[in-house]
Amino acid sequence: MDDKNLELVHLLRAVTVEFGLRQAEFAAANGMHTTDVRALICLLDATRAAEPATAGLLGTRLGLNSAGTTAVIDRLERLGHVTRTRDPEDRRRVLLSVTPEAIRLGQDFFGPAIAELAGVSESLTPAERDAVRRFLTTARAAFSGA
Amino acid sequence: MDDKNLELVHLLRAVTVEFGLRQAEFAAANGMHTTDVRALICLLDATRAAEPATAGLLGTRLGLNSAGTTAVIDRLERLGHVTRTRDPEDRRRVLLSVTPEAIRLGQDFFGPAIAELAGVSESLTPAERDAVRRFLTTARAAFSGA
DNA sequence: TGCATATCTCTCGCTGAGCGAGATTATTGC
DNA sequence: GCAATAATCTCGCTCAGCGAGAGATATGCA
Repeated sequence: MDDKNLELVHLLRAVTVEFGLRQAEFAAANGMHTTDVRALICLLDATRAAEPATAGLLGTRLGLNSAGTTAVIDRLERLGHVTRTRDPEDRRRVLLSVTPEAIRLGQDFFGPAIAELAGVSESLTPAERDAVRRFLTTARAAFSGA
Repeated sequence: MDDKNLELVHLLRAVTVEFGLRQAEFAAANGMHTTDVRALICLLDATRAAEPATAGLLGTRLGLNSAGTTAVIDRLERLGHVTRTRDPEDRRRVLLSVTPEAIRLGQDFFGPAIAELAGVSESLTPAERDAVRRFLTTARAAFSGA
């Protein structure tokens, strides 16, 4: 094997690099830091997965300690991108939600790229789509946890 | 379309998130910062592409200004992960090269994940592999430049 | 019930990554 | 040669994120 099979690996890594740069660009364009953008993505993911979007979860996902987590949330709240609510079920916890404005901001910026990708996805046969899914799922697993 | 075609997009984003975390983990495990790891990756990419790995190029790729770039290189040099050489062709420039030790470090850490991915790649039919390539190439293009 | 312990978030002070400005050294064109 | 340009480095500063620990709520056990 080797170069033949490493091609896709390198391609994937190139994608992550580009995506990271674009994320940084989006951050800068909106007076944020990359961590803040990653935080918003995290919160949206949690919401989509119907997980409670708490401060603690956010910190864990971002690899920040509690002080840093508080700072991120402070910044996002100050910019009006998230709101804090005390969890009525467990009043130690703080629930976070992304504001509609922040969501629109993200859509405006990443919308075109996402549409393009959705387009390619649509053009794939079910078998091809499954191959992509297999590749990406393996990648996610290979890079997660241990 | 929608959810059907956004599935792969979300999956791709999840991969980039995991990869980012893993990168941070690698960095922490070796007394580095994520920027330093990104710098090493950049330098290896440049070498593979037979581009001159100069300090300036590195800074541009990482989105750092000259001061920050110097700092990154200082850190990496102090750790013995890169070496500086004055370009004999243009003595204003500094050529950077990643040391074998740093390369081994990376292989030890990312090798298993890469092997796993190469394995999936190998298991794909040429048509499937082409589909993955198409998807990733589009992604890279969609997230690059403007 | 009432106290000890665990859990979640926040505050404070500090370190250091990355920025802006400008100095330094090397190259190139006139 | 001498100005203009290019590549890198130095200095001082700001602020993201860390460690330590405080405050508030929840839970287990006597």
